[in-house]
Amino acid sequence: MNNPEQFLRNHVEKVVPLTDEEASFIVSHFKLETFKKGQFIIEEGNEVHNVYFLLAGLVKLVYEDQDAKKHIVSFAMEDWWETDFQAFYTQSKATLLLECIEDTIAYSLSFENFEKLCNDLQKMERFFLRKSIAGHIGSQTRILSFLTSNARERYEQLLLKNSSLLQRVPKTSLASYLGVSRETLSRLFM
Amino acid sequence: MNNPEQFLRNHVEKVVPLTDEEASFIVSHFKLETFKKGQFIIEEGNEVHNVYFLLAGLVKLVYEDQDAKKHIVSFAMEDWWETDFQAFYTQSKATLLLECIEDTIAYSLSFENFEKLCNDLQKMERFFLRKSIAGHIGSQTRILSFLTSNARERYEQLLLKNSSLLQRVPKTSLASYLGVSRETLSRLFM
DNA sequence: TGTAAATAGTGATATTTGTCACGCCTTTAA
DNA sequence: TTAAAGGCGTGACAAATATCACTATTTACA
Repeated sequence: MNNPEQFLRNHVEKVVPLTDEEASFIVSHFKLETFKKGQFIIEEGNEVHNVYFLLAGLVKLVYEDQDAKKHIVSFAMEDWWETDFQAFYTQSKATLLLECIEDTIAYSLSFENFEKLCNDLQKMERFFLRKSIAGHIGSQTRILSFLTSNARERYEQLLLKNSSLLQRVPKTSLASYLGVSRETLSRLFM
Repeated sequence: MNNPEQFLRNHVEKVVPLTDEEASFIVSHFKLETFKKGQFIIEEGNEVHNVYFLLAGLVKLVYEDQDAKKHIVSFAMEDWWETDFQAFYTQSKATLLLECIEDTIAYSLSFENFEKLCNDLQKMERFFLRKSIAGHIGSQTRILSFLTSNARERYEQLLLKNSSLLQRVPKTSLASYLGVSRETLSRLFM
């Protein structure tokens, strides 16, 4: 990712072809931001102004329950979109945390600019529709993994789907994503 | 639901306002269909041509695993959209079943007409984007219920969210949706 | 109307998973 | 460079949930 603008353009063009003018127009709505490992991009209770398109790095979307126990809703890395979508789309307070597992570079897109983009360029509305559908299908797959599989099987499926997570994420976090205690996960593969 | 066209129009207008012309234009892309209790709207291995907007009745979206065990991905009723989205959007073979729990009346929208609608009327692309986002958020909530809650809590959350299911759906199916055996569910509340 | 299928409850037991406690590394940061 | 925090494995035990077997009731429908 040595050229963020080109990277974003390529990403969008996997769904809809763009002219040079459209590509610049799109990029002009984004803002480049960098975050340190451990930094919170979104904090619970704050307004969620942006959705983030990750250029490099790795983040986790986390829900903290009443017992202060943390559960990982999803990981996101290069080429992915992430935010607290509930809070972003309804422009309300975050119920989730977005925390960097690695130093991260991202394009941020404000809600205002998101709406402008959709209004001014139907291609972008189409693009976001496709992305949203893909996200929905992905979530349904994850739900099915809870319905059909035990902890060990869910772990194996995760490895097949995204084996790089194993190297980049502590086991404790993988366990939290899989819905299993870190002790159980530890025992499953030793 | 004595007037399907009006019902659909009202549904769309919760997101985007429509002129009379637009409303008729939209309705002209749909086809009214009725299904009997027990009937399969989508069968595994078949092409998925349509997405369905339910006017009345109740259906379940089901995944059948290698052991022929059935898992309920979701229920859908009046005012909901349902299909095997993975198969529909990629125009490939169904991996899920869509089966009627009650006699059901639905508008079907073919993939071709879905694309036409999105192309010819940006409002509809916007409408589907909003629906898709809502679906994505809903799925994420369900994922969180698996991460944070045990069987009893998931059951209670389902009742809060959609208490009518308790009357309309056998406990066996509720168990299958919640990811718990029917025996365990039976014991949780007796 | 009568019969098969579906639905539902429950006892006994096995399996899976969670919790608590501890020790030992590795990484982080003052 | 040293203390603190984080990460990871593991033993002992507890809790949650699944499985199997059986029965009873209700529902569908030929």
